[in-house]
Amino acid sequence: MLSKRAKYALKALLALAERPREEPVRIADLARDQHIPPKFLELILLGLKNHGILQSRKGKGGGYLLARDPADIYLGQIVRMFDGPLAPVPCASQTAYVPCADCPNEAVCGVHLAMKAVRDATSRILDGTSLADLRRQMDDASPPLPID
Amino acid sequence: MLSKRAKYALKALLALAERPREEPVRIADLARDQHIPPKFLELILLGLKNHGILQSRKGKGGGYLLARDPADIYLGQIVRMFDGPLAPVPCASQTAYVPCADCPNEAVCGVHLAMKAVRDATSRILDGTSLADLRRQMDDASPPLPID
DNA sequence: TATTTACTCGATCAACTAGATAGGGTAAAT
DNA sequence: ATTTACCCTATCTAGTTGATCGAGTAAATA
Repeated sequence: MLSKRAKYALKALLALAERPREEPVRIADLARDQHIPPKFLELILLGLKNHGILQSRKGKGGGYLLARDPADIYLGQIVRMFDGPLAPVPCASQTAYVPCADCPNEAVCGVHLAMKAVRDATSRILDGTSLADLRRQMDDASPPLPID
Repeated sequence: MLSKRAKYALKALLALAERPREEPVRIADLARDQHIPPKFLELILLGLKNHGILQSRKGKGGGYLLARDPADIYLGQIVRMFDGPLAPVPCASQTAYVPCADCPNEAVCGVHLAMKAVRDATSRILDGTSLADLRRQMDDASPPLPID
């Protein structure tokens, strides 16, 4: 299950990726446009900033802006930030591996085999898709009206 | 995250799939062999029975046994039984679709696009792998010692 | 039929987490 | 100087997960 936190983070980042890089966007505006509880979004954006995904400007005309090129921000990083490892079980995680206390032989464990496959497939998608990639997909899905 | 419930269920089913079909296995034995809290396993097996995956025999010599051929029991069904839909967000679920209240256009929603891809990949694995398939993988991973 | 065996089922519980809100503090523009 | 808007800590509640207890009931065997 994707947490609300991660979902809101992705929505906010995608909204930022759509606009010109240098214009800060206020929390309040982002919250209104994306239907996110403002105070909750505040927390989330702060987290993204502390992880180097966002920058912020204080005072009048301030707000948040992307710290990196959207093509260098991958969905996997965002999801992991808020929801932890992609793997359904710790023993199948690449980034946060923890063995099962009870499992005598991982290589022969059915749960491990199946969940490793799920993890790999998930990673292939989320670690292989950048904000820019996803924006492109979104734009392809709603092509601009032809000028006739 | 795979719940303990689902994990225990899979382990128990795989253990049952390894043995001859007609011999019931006692909860206590299954619990001991698979390192599962007995009373908790009780609950889980009962659930599997009520969903037609298992049969049970009462009294002496009783226990649980598979109600169907292991080749006809898919991991997806088990995981969904205990953990709900595979999709990370309800709007990306095939079996339990619920639209997002706030989302004006799903086709253009980045979160939807990405999570649908994750769901499809997960389903391809879990709905495409039966207990029998997985047992085969496990056996391949621990080949019997050569007879010299 | 008596008795043992082992499943059935309801109630309960502690621990944890997610989602969310409140309220004041602080940096930086104008 | 003052306004704007980010920064941070504390708090709350509602729900879920993992787990256990104990009594009840069906069925096989002696």
